[in-house]
Amino acid sequence: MSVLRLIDDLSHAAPSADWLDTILKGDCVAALERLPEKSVDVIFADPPYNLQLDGDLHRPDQSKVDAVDDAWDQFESFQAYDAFTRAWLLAARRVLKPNGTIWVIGSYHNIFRVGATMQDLGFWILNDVVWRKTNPMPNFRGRRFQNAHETMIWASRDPKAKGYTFNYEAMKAANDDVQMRSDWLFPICTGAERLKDENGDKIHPTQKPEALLARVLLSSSKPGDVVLDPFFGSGTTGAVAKRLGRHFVGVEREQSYIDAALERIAHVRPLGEAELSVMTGKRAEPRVAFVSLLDNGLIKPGSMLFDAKRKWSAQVRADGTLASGDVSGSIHRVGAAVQGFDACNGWTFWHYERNGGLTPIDELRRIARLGMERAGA
Amino acid sequence: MSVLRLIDDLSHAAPSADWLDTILKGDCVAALERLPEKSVDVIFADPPYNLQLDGDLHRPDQSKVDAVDDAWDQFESFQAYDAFTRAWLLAARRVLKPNGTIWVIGSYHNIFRVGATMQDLGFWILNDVVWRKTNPMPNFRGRRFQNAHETMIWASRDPKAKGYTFNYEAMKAANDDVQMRSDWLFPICTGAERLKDENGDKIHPTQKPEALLARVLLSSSKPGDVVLDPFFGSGTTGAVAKRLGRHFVGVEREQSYIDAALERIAHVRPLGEAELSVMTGKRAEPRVAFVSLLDNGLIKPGSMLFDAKRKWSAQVRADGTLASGDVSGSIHRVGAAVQGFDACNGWTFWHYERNGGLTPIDELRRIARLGMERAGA
DNA sequence: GGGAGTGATGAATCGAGGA
DNA sequence: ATCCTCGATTCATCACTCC
Repeated sequence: MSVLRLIDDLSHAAPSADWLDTILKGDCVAALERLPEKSVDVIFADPPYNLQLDGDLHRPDQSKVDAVDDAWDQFESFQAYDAFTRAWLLAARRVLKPNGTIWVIGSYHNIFRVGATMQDLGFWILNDVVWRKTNPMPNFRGRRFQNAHETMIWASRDPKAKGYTFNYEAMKAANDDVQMRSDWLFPICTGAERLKDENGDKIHPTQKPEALLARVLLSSSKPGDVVLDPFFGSGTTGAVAKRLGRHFVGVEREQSYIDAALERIAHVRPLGEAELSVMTGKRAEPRVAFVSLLDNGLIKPGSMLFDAKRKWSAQVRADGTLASGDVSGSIHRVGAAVQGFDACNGWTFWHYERNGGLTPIDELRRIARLGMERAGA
Repeated sequence: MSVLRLIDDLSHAAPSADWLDTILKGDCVAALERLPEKSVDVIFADPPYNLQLDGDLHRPDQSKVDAVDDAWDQFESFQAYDAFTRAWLLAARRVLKPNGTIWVIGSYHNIFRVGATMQDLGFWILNDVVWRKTNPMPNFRGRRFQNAHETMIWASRDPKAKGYTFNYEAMKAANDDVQMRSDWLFPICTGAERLKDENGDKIHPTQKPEALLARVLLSSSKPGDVVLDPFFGSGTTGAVAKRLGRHFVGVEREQSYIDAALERIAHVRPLGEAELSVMTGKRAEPRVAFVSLLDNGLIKPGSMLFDAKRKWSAQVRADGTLASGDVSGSIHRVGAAVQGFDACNGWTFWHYERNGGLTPIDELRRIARLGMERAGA
């Protein structure tokens, strides 16, 4: 069974293209230009930040940059790094869907330049997320604080893009029912998870832990989404994407990394749908019009509604609107008006009398929804 | 007062100058140009963040969030902000001693631009330090992660400057004899520490906690050093510097902030040497998210949990939620739902199979917490 | 006086969908 | 694109009232 088939089964929209679930070999920018525009949902990028310029970096005119020694060369290298960053971010932005988001991870060596460039290119930062390492490398010389974290920038394609995926309820439920914060605690990648060659040497110098990628993808993508990693390396993004029922696309220059990643991903077993289903919360529930409660006989025209403390009341009219004093309109409008607010959730604000007590009309909505499900609506 | 005399005095103990322990009123750059060059040991800067807010934000209870909308935080564009940043950083660099260091604090709105500009101007980043807030403001609309930290950049004046102050042993001693990490945990400034006017309104919208400044100054300065804050605001830097036996210089434009800071600092009593040597910080009890057990490999997605009598069971999903029948959610919600209760402590209710018997998952939390404490959570 | 309960608030770049 | 309506959404801490 091919990886492609397998993941197609899990996907909702069932995208299909020959570049899905593959690794494109070559230069990052050139490879990205082979992909169709607006075709990926999430990008995770772990760009190189070696300012030692080991051949990764070129000036815009493609001339090579000399090694870093003095302040002038340092300045030169920043310029070269910025040009490199700008080029791959532009290429990545082209293939990102309008409601897609991008994650970029880095350390203090490069993340400030990357973040500024992202803002310059029009990305809209949603969060910076700190990966706190449980087991960071010590600072051996004792001249600085132990560098115990890395920084990820999470951004949407445009400032106005509001439709990006964020699985708020799932993150909250996974975090003991309080909002997931912007500081995450994970161990660095060691032990059996760390890819080694036959000599026991690590295959990739900066292999990221799968748990980190899992939270990234669980928070900001849906099953069946397409996840692009333009610096694929040892393929952590691909392995986690496959396990979580997402499609992946990788770009990588080094054949040795590609070989290791392909073998690694081939051994990944995707999780089943039961394990993958995510918490959705009220936002994903079908909408219920208040008037349908009257249609269903759950509430009668003319009956009175109250707020929880019986400070205000309103009468239900036959057309599904409320009237309170000289105010009338939807349950939300009237609820807002009597309190003097701009907005109000009428479903939770208004209550009806039952057994001498008050019950929120949201309870009636819940009953109506059960009826809708039974009817296969 | 000659510059020569001044630098002589400042180069070792007992500096004296009429601008020491004062606040210079006026524009940041113009005021800094009135100071002699190479005259301060440490700079702590809390520049405007350039928040780009659009419309009001309301809490779920419809109250309005008191946003930072002051004129001093408004900039026309990123370019304008960059020019502002470049100008004050250059002026600050001139007055910094060759072996001096600079701290700049910011959020994702501005810190990437600030960091890139610092590198462009020749500052050499030593660490980025994350201030993790114990009590950050929530994300009210549930559209992002809770923004729970701010970032500080700590940099030397030049790449080659090796003689900067870093009190490695003091930091290590204050951190249970392990190296101080780059992620620090402090509450935001509230309660009695927060400066209020006669109406009870906060005097400054972004007053920083003294504990944060104390760690900054204890780590990177010596008693008698000169600490410059070019955005003095409510004077936290000055208050902490005086308390810790350092000299301060502040620059501030707004007279109301200057008045409040002067009165505040006048009430500060400097600590004696004995007190200075025994200062340590306390930590909060770390919270463990259930999903972190999956992250740490303590429990696997798809595994089954049971109550103590095996009456109910639930399956662990990859996002850290449970599923039992048609119920899903956090360990607490599902525990409550299967029993028909409103609430349930999932940590003690759910058990996992080990050695043929059942063990509460609270045991796994205990193990995870050990790892977190080691990480300084 | 203490404990319970209520209310206020902090550097915020904080909708979605149909007509 | 624009307008309009629906209606979803908060954590830790501190101050204050009430009994």
